[in-house]
Amino acid sequence: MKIATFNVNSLRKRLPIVLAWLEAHRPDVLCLQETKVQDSEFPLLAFESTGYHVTFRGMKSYNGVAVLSRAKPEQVFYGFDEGEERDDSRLVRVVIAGLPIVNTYVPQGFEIDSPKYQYKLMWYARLRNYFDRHLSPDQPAVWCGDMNVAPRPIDVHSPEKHLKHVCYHEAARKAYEDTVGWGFEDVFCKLHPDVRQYTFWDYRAPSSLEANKGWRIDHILTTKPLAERCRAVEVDVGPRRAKDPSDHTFLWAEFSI
Amino acid sequence: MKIATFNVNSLRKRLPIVLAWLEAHRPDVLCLQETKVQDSEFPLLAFESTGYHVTFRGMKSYNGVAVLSRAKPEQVFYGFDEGEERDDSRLVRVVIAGLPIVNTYVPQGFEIDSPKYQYKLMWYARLRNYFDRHLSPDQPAVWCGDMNVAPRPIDVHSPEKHLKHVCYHEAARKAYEDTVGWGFEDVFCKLHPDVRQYTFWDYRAPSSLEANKGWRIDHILTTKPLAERCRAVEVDVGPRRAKDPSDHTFLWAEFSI
DNA sequence: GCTATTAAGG
DNA sequence: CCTTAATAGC
Repeated sequence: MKIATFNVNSLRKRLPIVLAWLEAHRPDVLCLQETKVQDSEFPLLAFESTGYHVTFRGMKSYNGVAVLSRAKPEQVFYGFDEGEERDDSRLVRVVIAGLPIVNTYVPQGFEIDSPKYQYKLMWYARLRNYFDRHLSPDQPAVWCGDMNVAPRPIDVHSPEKHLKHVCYHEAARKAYEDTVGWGFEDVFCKLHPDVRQYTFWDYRAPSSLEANKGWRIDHILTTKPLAERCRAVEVDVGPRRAKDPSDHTFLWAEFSI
Repeated sequence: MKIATFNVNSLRKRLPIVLAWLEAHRPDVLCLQETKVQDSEFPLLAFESTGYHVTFRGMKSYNGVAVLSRAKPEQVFYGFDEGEERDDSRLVRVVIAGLPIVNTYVPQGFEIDSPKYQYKLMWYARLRNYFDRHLSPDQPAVWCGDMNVAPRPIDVHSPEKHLKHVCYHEAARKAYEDTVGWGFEDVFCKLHPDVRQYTFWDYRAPSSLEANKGWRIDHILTTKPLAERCRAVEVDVGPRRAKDPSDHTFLWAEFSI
């Protein structure tokens, strides 16, 4: 079973890249973030001939998540099921062939002294609680998406320069690790503990890609019983070098189930 | 001698089309309108390898004229030389090999009951006065550009529908003809008196091009001594059918001088 | 429709 | 740098 994640930074703009990757890799599940399209304008027809089922929830301009799957999800849940802001265009949980898959676009946080950063930290706490109520660490489960956190120094270029960056700041890493600690394992770290491999290169830094000044902020995590069955995890940098790329690229993992 | 005119509707967006046309046709002079680029951002380097001299005056967002010429202009004058609004991004006069060439982007006029329409009518009156002071009907001279006037019924699809359109309204045609009457002759009309051939097809009408619902509003005119030497005038529709086209296309005229 | 601009988000 | 949206001009 092959599961992939990709922050598209506008699905409509990235359709050619997504469709090509889907055909070339035929993952069982592809989780997308930042689709930036409201449901009424979701490009459903584009996926008709692919044979993939499409699960999506978006809003105008920002956020938006989608799950493409070869099998039809048995269950679909959008957003948190408690609290004020349900953020259903940042969180979707599907159950496919009995396997729960949570796809998240975690708030970026803007700046560490902003309310948005507090919201991000709280978001991780809510997510741990959400896992608690809907998943079990003893049962196979997947959590993937754009986490907006580079967990280790090796996961960001010049970590010492980014100590106050919302994606590397101590509190963000702690919030992330605390949610991971509920019972998830990062399968990239498991298979490539010492590899420096980014999934995101900022558009703004002119030569961020050429100089490989990136971040590993997109992750695939699973509960232990599934992590044991992980056979491969790779980042495909190709789509980041394509014409009209997203600022992120694809991460995928293969499991023997 | 070959002279051409083209409303580019953003020179930066139309660079590939302009460069390809320039290489394919090698006109002595190409007049451009609606460059929509301020001088500080004019894409000078793009023309470096073409061997053409570039004369330009623009502003942010709107208007803008340019003249590409194989020979260096001996003289260059921007805008009217009198009045409040000099409109130097709508009018440029160059003298090339002794031949005066006036390139105009005449105000479109918005609606016939708007002040902009009055401005357009006045603009034609000012232009006749400008010709009076700078040119002679007895001497070779060229006036070309986007005139925003379809002079005859044959120059617009369904003329009866456009009697109140600012580009066909009686007063606009009269203002245009009065300025032409100073001493210019439309060389397209001279060589193809009965030919229906448009130079502009609106982006908005979905099938304006396929259904040939266009306007002949781009013109090349000369004084009599030069009109007698006109050997060919053609509209090149190709660039209107190209990828990412302007809503106008190229008009060119060849003279035996 | 297709330009362009501004402003916001990342 | 690249996306979105809104607005204006033609």
